[in-house]
Amino acid sequence: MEVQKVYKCLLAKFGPQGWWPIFDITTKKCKYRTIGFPKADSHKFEICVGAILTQNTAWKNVEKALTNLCNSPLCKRGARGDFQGLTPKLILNSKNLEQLIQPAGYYNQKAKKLRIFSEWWQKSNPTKIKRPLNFCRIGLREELLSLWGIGPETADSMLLYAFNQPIFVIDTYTKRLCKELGIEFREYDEYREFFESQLPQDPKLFNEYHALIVAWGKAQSSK
DNA sequence: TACCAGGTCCTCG
DNA sequence: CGAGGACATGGT
Repeated sequence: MEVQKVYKCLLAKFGPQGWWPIFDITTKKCKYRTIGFPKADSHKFEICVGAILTQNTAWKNVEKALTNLCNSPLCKRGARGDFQGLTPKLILNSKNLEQLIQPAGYYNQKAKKLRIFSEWWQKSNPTKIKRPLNFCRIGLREELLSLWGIGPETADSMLLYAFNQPIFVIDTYTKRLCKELGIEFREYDEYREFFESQLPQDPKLFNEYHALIVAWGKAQSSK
């Protein structure tokens, strides 16, 4: 089946997914159906944190970790102690980071990954520094991949969901779906390039498509 | 009780 | 390179 047709089938079956889920301070929950590309820097950073926390981990557990982080006193600032969202500073200043993210599993490794990523964010200011137009696609990906703890799926999730780049994210569900369709490759990038070559280079489309594949994967595994 | 979850890194041959 | 293991919690 054509890649576009698969998308239409999934969309018809599961409906729009509205990724990436963002923590909402009023309900204290991670809410889906974010409208479009995230504008706030703290949302972009939070998406990246979530991408690291969800490595080989159910999103439900990641939500608990994010809730702990967002409810941390360090997340509040100003005279009224307003919620400011996640920042690299919060990660780097938390004395009990391991404890806060404990529900997401692998908490020692992930705390280290978050610290390294936060240091990088502070130093390179990915949301602020003006870069050549093409830099985001290629240079930023390479830069992310060079960080310890960030592999291809995590980097691509960040590029697509936080930085709005037309990069197709491949995960275990995607490979499983491909197998069902009789398509198999060796390398991660072969899967990615396969999808990217079959679709218009539209971040919104890639966003929904990957989210739909995850919806499909979850539905499969609960059968 | 086992197995899996929106992976990545390290080691060893 | 490429297979195999470590990392860790919570849900079914």
